[in-house]
Amino acid sequence: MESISKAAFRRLPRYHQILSAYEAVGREYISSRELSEILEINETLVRKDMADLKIRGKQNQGYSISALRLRIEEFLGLQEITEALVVGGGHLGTALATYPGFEHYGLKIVGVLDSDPEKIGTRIGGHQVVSVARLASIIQKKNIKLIILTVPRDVAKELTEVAVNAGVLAIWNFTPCELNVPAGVKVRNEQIIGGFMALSHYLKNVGGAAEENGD
Amino acid sequence: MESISKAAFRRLPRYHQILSAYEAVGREYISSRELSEILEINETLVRKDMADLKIRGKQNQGYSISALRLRIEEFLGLQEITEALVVGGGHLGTALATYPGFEHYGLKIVGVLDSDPEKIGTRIGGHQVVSVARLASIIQKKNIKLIILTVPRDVAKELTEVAVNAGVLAIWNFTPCELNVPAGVKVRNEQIIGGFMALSHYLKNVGGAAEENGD
DNA sequence: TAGATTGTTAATCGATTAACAATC
DNA sequence: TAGATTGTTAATCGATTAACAATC
Repeated sequence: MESISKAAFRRLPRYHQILSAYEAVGREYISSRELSEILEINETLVRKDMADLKIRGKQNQGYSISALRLRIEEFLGLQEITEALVVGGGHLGTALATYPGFEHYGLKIVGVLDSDPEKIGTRIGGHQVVSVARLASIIQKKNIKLIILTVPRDVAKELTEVAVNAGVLAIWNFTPCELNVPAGVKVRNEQIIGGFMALSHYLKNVGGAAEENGD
Repeated sequence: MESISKAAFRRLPRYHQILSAYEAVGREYISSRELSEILEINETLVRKDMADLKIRGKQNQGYSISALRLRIEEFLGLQEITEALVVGGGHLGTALATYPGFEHYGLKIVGVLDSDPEKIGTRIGGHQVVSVARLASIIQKKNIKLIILTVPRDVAKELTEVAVNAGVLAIWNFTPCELNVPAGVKVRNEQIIGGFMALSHYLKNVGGAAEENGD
């Protein structure tokens, strides 16, 4: 199986975003140096990442932007459609269910669920909101592998269990809970508050010593 | 200045979340082993993190949950209020502006800005939406150090510049842009799509080889 | 006491960087 | 050609883990 280091893996979204932006303005090549400056990482590291991805550059020119972008998309499986349910139709769930950019990454929202009777039946981003009671049956019927979890913390664990039992293999977790899942199921935690904590620490220490932790 | 490793720093939000949950149900002590199992990291690593935080445990009992939580909050400056503006009143901005949990971390949203004339003057989470044209003056008047950026990508860079010139020192960036800021200003990128990319890669490779990348 | 658990040191592992040869 | 740039190896740095003594 093709594989790169964890650390390199985390850089791929950032590479991808930069490449897309450059491609949009018509640039064809980018050097490791330029990428390294934008990302504020070492130039050699960029070249090593490219080597890990089995991408080869051109002397004097750098790397083909479109080839590199496509390679990252291939590596991450972004060219195949991934269907997902948004579980939780609050503001965050609505933001995720209606975000137009996801389609560029092969992410297709195919349903929105909520427990609030007032919300059920209303529309969010082209989807009629459905009761969470139907979570398992929808997962099974549509053979869903991914759910996007934006529910209140007190129901996060039980809904996770329902979803996993119904066959979900990946959970994009926007709740502040550490979910328990069996081996074979992958959870990605977006503990959004973590981002604030890093900034809070920075702000508290500004004026103090010189430079700070990267991210 | 007190300092811990980057990697340890990234674990703090997760520790904090677990501690809060345990505290809420009345538990007083937690062992390094228990923490390590929840986080799926090595037990020694937990003890090393505690040592870095200058927290001492009790033999046979573990670490005081409340003391540890407080120490993390102190370390991160979460006990002092941080005032922030939400710039961009779309679904995501609204989600962030109305999220009730932030107050536990000292994060206080003091205003919401948008460019849409239809939105200006309406209310989002107790705040009357204000024109982004007033960004600089509000930052200066209220002495704001942090902005939460949830605007469309094409205005992200210019608004960043305005905010930085007006005195902002930290940017919580929810746009998919790599922002350029002078030294002394800290950007935290929440490239949400990155989370999906990790899951997409996992789903594409399930059934293939055994275990996968951690997060 | 025996068992559980912390705290610390040394060893290992993984990621980054420096150095430099290759090449267009 | 000279300059720019890639690609790779070896050295360094930082993070994690294993081993184990200390102690309640």
